Amino acid sequence: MSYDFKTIEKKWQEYWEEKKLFKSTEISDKKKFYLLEMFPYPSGKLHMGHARNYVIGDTLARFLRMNNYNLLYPMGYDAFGLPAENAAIKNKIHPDKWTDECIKTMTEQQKKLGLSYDWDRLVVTSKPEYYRWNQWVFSKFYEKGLAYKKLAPTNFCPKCETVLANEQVIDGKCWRCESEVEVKNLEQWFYKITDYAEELLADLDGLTGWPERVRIMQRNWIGKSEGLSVIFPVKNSAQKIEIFTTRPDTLYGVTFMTFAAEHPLVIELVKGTEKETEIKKFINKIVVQKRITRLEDKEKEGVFLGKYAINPLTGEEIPIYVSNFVLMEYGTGAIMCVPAHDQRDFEFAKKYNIPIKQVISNPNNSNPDLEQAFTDEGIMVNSQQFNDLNSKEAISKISDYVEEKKLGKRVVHYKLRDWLISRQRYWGTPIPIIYCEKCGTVPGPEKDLPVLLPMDVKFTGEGNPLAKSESFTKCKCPKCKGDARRETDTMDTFVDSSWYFERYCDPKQNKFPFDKKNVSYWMPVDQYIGGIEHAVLHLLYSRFYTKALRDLGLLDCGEPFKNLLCQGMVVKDGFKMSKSKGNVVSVDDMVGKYGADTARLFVLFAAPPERDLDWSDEGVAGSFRFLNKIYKLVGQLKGHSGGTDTSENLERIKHLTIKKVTGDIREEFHFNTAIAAIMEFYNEITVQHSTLNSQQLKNSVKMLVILLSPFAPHICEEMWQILGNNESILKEKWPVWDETKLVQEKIIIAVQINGKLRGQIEIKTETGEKEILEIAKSNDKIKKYLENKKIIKTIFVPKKLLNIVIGG
RNA sequence: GGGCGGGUGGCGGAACUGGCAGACGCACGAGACUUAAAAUCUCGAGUUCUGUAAGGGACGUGAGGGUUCGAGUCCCUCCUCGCCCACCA
Repeated sequence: MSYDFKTIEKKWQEYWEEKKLFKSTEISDKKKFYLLEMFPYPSGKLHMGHARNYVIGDTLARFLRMNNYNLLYPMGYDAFGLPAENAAIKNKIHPDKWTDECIKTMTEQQKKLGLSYDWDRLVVTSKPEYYRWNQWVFSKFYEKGLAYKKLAPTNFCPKCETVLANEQVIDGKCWRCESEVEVKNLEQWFYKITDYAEELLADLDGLTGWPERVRIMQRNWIGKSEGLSVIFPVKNSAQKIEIFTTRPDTLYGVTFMTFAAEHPLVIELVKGTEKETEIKKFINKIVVQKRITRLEDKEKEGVFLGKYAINPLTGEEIPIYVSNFVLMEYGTGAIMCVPAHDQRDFEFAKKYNIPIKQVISNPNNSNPDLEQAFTDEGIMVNSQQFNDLNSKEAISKISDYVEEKKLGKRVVHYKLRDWLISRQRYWGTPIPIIYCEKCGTVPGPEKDLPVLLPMDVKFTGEGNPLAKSESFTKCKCPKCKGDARRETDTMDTFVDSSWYFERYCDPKQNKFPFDKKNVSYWMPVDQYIGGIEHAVLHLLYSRFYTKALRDLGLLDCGEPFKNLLCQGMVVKDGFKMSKSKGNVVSVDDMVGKYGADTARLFVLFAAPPERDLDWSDEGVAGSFRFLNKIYKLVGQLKGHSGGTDTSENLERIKHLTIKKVTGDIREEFHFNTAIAAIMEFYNEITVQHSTLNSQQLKNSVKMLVILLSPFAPHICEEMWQILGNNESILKEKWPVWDETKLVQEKIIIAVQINGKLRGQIEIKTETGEKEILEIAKSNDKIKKYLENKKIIKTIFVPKKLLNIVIGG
């Protein structure tokens, strides 16, 4: 018979709720800890992939509470977004209703897992109490120039019928629906994240509690490069071409230059010349190319403009091309080309027979390579007064020279673009802007916030319902009171998730997004847990938003997340568990079949959190078996007539287990090895079960239950009660081990001969090297290896091994 | 092309700072209980050679080299899988 998890889990969930045991206290003298999991999109049913995220957090939460932290551990829902709107179109249900229903079922499932959130702090981003502060902040940003509208080439997803931010385009495809993204010139709203590029980059160094790979991804995304902007005059023309280079040391090797196809100067330069038609044709071909094919097409192509530029350092005339491998978005859209020292330029030069001029010689090979460009450091040649310098030194020397002669200047470029935040969809925060024919673009006044989403719109599946809602769009201009219309775009849902963790600190505040005092106490998040897929998206936006809110004076901290844990995926049949793959194991099924404690124990035991977890039904059964065994052991305690033995070894293992479990949870979140240690402790108890005196037995079992309680809380509460305790186990203090109890009187050490294991001997712990050697020499197994051999030396590792090195 | 992770039994995974590889669990095998099965309990187990047996030997952490008394762990070369970035001037 297996234990009655259904009754037990229900009983304790009700008990916890009734006694409000998970309510976080307000500001107190206890050491605070803010623990957070990335909040979910309320799509309805939870599968074990979601559950893993929460279970990792909840186990830690329970551990921290028992360690006397003042813990903030909230939950909320990222409730705006397209799926709700699509569901509305499909099922003829309002997104608000659909979302609420999903939240309800998800909350239920989370409670059934025994997750110990403080539900009083619930944050739902689609509610006006929340999104009004998106609007409020937008207005503040607008005043400061951090929010602005501009016409720009944007990424448009035809399926989602909306534009996307750069970060939301993955390999040229929409992050959500994987449709191919089109480039459209549209007037859109942006947040000026680029103002923070340098700080976002610099502060990454301080985020030592983050996985290195996430920091690297963000660094790459921000993409800082320092270099030189140089002006190349066009021969026989007043035009000048500005280029950007990170390799000023190659300036003397420039033999041509090329423009991006979109560069406006191209058309200007060839206007009225015989090249005009050819160039226009080429440009059209490139520009029309789809984004993806253009990126994939590595074959370099270009056309000579028939014009020459002058190298400002040498006075040399160099031909100007337009080509397919220069990007308009980066640098200046025009580049100087040094085929000898850049592989792309090299390929282009070979193809069009452009001279290749070497200016850096390879110190390891004096013959110039005719097969590829030499891009490493080397010795400067053919570079006038800079000859013989190391090319790395030459970078700064030539930069100095260029600046001195006013031919250009040092500049810094970033890959990071401003965050495009407007979306042509209904289910999001309305952008609080009013367009008036007389007054132009006018921000909605603070007193009129929130600008509510109208509820009476029609979802036809075509276009933005908001734009068709007369009651919404028609309004009065706040300035001149004349007729005006509202902005119908809504905000990217990543705006919502960029500050929800700050709202948790003060979720009911209605004068500001949050009170500074509360936020100052709780922020930053001490431990954030979530998937790696947000390495750049959510985690970068949140960092920006927090810094921007700081500069509005709303809070003091500049980095929202002190420590970050990226948990691995849950994999089944070789794929990530997901609805579309059809390989989901639902939380409901698991909890129904084995109970929450088993489900929790398994996901924690099967792999360390940062690694992918292979789902195994048999493994789950094993976890269930373990819980049953412990439950049985506790049940048998009463009838234990017992022996009289006192086991020092069991006492030692008890303390060892406390130490191991505590360390594994606190330092590395290695719940798998912590659980393994608890299992070993259990195994040891059962071995000694019949001979042990009941006092020590009971004592050991109590400890076992306490140590297991963060992992499998319901069954542990029940066992705790069976063991005769009236208070919840949550009130129990986390145990401390006694280092002196870990010492063993006798230990077994390994004896090696020339590094090979040849035997094991039992010794008193404090036995010295010489004595051990003598014992080893008289050991039968070892003796035979030493016969007629000379001992050259011995290596002794206290408490571990003795290695005897022999010769002959 | 660049960067970051991995590669350990049949499987998931352990192994502090270079010190007895394979903890813990799953699956498996044998036995006990049972009319039988399931459940439960006990025992076994890296591979291989050898021995009637107790036992003993050799090999073994993707491959090959190196450093060391000693290498899963450090160094070099390479293979392979995953992720991220990628014509970034």
